[in-house]
Amino acid sequence: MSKVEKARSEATRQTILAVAAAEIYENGFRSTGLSDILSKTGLTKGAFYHHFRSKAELGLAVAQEVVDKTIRELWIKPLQKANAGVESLQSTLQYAMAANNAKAASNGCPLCNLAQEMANQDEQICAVLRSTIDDWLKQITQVLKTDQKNGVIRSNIDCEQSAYFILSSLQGAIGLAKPYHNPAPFRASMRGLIEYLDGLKVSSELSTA
Amino acid sequence: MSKVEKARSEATRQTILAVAAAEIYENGFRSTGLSDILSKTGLTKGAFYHHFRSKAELGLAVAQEVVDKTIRELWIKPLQKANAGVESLQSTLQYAMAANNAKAASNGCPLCNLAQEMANQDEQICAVLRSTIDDWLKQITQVLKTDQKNGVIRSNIDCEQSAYFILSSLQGAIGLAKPYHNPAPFRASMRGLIEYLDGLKVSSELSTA
DNA sequence: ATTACGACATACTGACTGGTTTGCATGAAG
DNA sequence: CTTCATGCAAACCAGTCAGTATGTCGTAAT
Repeated sequence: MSKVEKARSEATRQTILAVAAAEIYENGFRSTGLSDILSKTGLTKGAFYHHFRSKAELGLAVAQEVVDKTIRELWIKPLQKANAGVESLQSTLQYAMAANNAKAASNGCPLCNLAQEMANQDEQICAVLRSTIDDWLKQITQVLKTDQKNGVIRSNIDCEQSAYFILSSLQGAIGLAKPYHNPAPFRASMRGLIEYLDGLKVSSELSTA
Repeated sequence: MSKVEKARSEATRQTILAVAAAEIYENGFRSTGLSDILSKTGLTKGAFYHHFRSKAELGLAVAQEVVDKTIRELWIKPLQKANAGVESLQSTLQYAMAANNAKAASNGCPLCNLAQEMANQDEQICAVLRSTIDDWLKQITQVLKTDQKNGVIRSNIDCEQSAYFILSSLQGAIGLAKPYHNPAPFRASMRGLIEYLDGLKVSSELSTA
């Protein structure tokens, strides 16, 4: 197989993956038919089953090659800078809050969507999502601990527990807003989360009155 | 139609509703076939379509006659006592956290599940869920405001925003834990939430150091 | 006793699903 | 020039789905 062939083949695979991810993101895995994906790609069943052995395998591929990667790129990496602290976390949240993405308001978080739908249906996908979440949690914990060492946030904070709480709040903010089809509830929750992070800081002890 | 007949008829309707709600709770609306429901009830299609005009109508009925009612009974009503304050909220959360319901760990919150799955699929169900959430939010806001008037929580708290944040955190705690199939992550988040509520109190200003 | 209707059961249909099989074009290898 | 595998298309298949048409049985009113 020549390089050109390999590249073309991989390109169609990526096309399927991208379209599938988008469709699953909008309508869920179960509600997304192969026909939907194929008609949007202009490809056929033959192409699909050449690259994937089943629909389940497609779901797994979307989880690890799209969802996981996206989360790491957009949410985890920004926290991996050496000097990353609570401020970095807050600015990441601010950015997400400001991004007036009307679609995201109604579609929610790709990670949480998949987790929710597949929790009782596909253990492999669950495993992938768990590892994503675990790393996300670890990174948030790391960020908090760094700031704790630097005396930026209070010493009596349980960083790991806080990380769980922060991530839960973020996911909840997205999820709760879904049936509203608008970003207002999401933003209210996010403001609350950002203020919570302010409350972790040592400086907040002076200004809580 | 006699009273006895009416009661029997209503009973089968309730049977269908209950089984459907359980099945939907576990596997989602889309993944739940009528055949699943009917085989578990021992009824037939004839019975089903006598009581419901479509599967969509069943979903709506489950939303308003099971999910909505359950949430109000378990979560909103406990906050409607005259003297309900942050402490009531915390004890409700404590109770939910302590309830070692292994099923809930993997199945999540019925309200959030439906919201997530139907957000882009059924606007009527969304409307029902929105009203449930709205009332829930109002009640939490009310509780916070009461305590704020009584000087229990700090005066600079935006109660409505806090209510959004609290509910988001709760939903997120449940949702995030789903792929783990165990309640540990849920509990960590919940402890974080309860501590956040502690932080709203005036007394916390003295003990944050 | 007859009629009528409500509450289901049974059997069936058409659409759609994921999945398979086969065929065909293309480009690399010998 | 032939051979052969790869990348995909087209047609097909079996199963499942929501939904329907019709039949039946029991109760209740007349």
